[in-house]
Amino acid sequence: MDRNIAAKFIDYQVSCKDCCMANVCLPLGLSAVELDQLMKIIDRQSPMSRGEHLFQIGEPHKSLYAVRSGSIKVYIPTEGGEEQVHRFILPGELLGFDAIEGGKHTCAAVALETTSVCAFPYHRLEKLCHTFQGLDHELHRLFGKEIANEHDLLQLLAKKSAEARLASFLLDLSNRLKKRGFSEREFNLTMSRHDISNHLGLAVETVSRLFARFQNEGLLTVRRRHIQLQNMPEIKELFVNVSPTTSKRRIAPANRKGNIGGSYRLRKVKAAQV
Amino acid sequence: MDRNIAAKFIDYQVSCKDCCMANVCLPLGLSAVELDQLMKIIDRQSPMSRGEHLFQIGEPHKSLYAVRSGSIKVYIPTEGGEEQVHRFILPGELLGFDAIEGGKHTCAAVALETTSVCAFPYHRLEKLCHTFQGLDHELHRLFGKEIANEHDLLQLLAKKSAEARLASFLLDLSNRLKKRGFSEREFNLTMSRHDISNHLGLAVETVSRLFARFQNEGLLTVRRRHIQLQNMPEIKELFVNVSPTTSKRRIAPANRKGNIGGSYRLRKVKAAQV
DNA sequence: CGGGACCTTGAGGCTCGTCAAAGCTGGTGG
DNA sequence: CCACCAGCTTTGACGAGCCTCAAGGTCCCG
Repeated sequence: MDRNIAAKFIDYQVSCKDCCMANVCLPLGLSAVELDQLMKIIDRQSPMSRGEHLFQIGEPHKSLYAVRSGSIKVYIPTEGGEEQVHRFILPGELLGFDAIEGGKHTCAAVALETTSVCAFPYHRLEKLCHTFQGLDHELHRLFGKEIANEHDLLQLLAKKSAEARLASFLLDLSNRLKKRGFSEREFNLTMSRHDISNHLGLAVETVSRLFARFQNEGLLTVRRRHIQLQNMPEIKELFVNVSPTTSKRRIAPANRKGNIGGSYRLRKVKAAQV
Repeated sequence: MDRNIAAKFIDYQVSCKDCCMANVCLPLGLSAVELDQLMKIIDRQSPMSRGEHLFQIGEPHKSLYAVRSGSIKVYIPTEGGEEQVHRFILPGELLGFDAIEGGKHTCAAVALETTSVCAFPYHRLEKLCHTFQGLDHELHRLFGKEIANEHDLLQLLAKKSAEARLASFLLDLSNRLKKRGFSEREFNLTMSRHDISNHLGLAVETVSRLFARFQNEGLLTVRRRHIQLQNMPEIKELFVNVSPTTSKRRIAPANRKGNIGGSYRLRKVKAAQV
């Protein structure tokens, strides 16, 4: 696997066109000429190892980054040495938007495993924007997506039960991996339970127990960090149905089809409510 | 009061300089000339009445808005007809940043009371930015503040107990009102308990109970929507100390001074934990 | 093989949401 | 002016959901 990454890395030195992420990383609808230009400003950095920081909070903002391989945790350190895990960045995704406006990073980013990124120096990107309308527009679109992301997380934390949070987390990962050409049903988590629980505003133990429960219910198989989603429709229902606060209307009665494995304490109670 | 607002409104037709919010609304450090230019592009809209929308989600983005008087609720409607209350805008504050990137509003904004706003048509603002470097910079700063705001809210929802959330909410309001020249200790809430609880990710009843408890403890006086903060240092401690998830370290033992009114169930338990 | 980081599991109980009912307040109409 | 109603707010009882504490597994690495 490591060797594989190394091999790819050499490719990237040559051209974005050969990058397996090319079609998802910056799906700009740019012309060949424009892509060439963009390629030229890219600063390919040497791979980071686990625990290494891409940037720290407060650092001046120099680049947007695209993850080629590996994964990154974006978080905000808080007063007491704690942290708030903000999001996880997968291959083919971008980060660094957090500082565009203020000129300084408002988050920190750390590699969760051996990770390589492309850097787009921001001042050069800006110049390119003046030349290519398309690029400008695309960046704005991406920025908007960042904000939408934050809003979803807010929604999740304000309104959703623990099980809905975890379900949502898994589905989101699955979706994003699928878009990048990985399997949507089977993947490895690169982040610890601690990171997950922090991200979702839960206790580690709760996350652990939920994984166990989901597995008992036949929704997925989990062994340490290896996940296989077995019943995605059912997982989706978990996400949609449950909103403890602002309850009221709990979606139509609609017979939950299948309810495999069933017969788990909390689950039974919940079924009764529907 | 209404008459008062009407009187002010006429003033605004004339000049920003006479606006009591002038020094807080856009503290740009602009020259007199620049301010004049800015003034010229302002579109003063007729006052909105309670429940009227400034913009709806999905609408094209036309302006940034500054609230002159009254207050506004910014929220995101969700599938089931629910909503997620995002923030409240007070006099002298701006809104409309949510759509700059995407061109469409990602939130809705509704007046909580009779409210008047100034609109800065965005296309004209952009032109001005090209002329005045300062304005450009200032907008970026404001944008950065918006994001920081979101992050704080995330932190609050992910990590803080109900009492810390309400304390934080009140302190934040108090701070902002102070900046705008209002009393920091005594004010009226223009939003319903429902809005507050939604914003904080709590049940209405919990908010109600917390108000009652805070009052019993001598932290504040509350009667319907009228608030007087009596013991701000103590309220600040509530905000800082308590973080249920990711608990650990619960700040030093330090004898909580005074604990007026004391002897309330939850409070006693908490004291025992310290 | 020992130590440490990470993960799981169990027991117990606090917080906060849910449900139900009653109190207030402002508006409307008689 | 009062009666009445609708919407907001408060209060109480109850227990579900999740956190805390504690201990034991599992994996990795030197």
